[in-house]
Amino acid sequence: MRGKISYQDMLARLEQVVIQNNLKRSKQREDILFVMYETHGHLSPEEILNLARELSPGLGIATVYRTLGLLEKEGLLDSIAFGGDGSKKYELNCGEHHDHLICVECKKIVEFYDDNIEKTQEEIAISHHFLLKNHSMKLYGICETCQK
Amino acid sequence: MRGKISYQDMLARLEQVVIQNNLKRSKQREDILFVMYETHGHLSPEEILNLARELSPGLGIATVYRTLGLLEKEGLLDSIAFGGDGSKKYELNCGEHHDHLICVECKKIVEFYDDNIEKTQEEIAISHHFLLKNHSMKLYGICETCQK
DNA sequence: GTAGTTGCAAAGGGTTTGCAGAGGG
DNA sequence: CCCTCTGCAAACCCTTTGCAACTAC
Repeated sequence: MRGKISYQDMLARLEQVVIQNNLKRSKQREDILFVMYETHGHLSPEEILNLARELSPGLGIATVYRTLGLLEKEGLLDSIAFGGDGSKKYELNCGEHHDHLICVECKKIVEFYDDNIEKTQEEIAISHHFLLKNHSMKLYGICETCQK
Repeated sequence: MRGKISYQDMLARLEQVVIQNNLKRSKQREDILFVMYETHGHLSPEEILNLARELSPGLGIATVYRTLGLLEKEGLLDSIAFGGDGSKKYELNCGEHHDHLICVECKKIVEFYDDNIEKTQEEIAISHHFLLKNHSMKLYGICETCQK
């Protein structure tokens, strides 16, 4: 989900990552980040490759995977694993947590946030003596359009 | 999770599947189901292979995948997909839904059920005009043992 | 210049499929 | 007997890795 954050802010976050890790700011990294910013997320590595190739012709899939791994580790992106096939999709992390509703017919993904669920999760973790790090919640169903 | 259901009941469900689909009741299928019943679930296909080979020496991994696919489709088993690697684990479906807490250190899986979360999920689906079919919720954290 | 970065191609891990022989009903 | 099931091996898909050329700084 792209929130209020601007592309300039995302570039600044990339700059931070680059500086803090002694990395370099390559066109490929910027272009992949741009694709993630421009589209409203939920893209597979291959979709990202195809979109980013419009900006960086000749871009390789290995670079996409390496960049997605870096940006996820550094918190600029989030990945969502899907049920069956084990493949992942990526979306921009703009600082606001949310969960996903997924249409099993058309594969559309809708984001939502629910305070009640967030609180309850924390309580469940505590009652099982777990130190909660992360969570993922996916609701699978049929969207309004596909019900017709 | 193995609930109140008996192995005899599971065998009867297998019998149903076999009859309704014009299949045959092989030793391999029974042995795989037995492994899923005996262990308290959350096994990878390879773990299932190793355990089932004690009963059916020479069992092949392809048969394990085929059987797991069949038993999941017919509702005797559930699969849980894990975050990163895209691999799946299987557990017995004894009719009671539950969600999972996963320790990111030792990979232990703890099951829980929360009525509040179940209800809230239904409300969220309705408010987005989704017809809810299924859901998956995973809480990742560090378990009591690994916190020490 | 000297790292870090890239694209390619090969390797990897998990899963699926084609096939000939074995085995239920 | 017929049709399904099995084990093997090859094929597959997605992802990762090794490497020489390349690029940012």
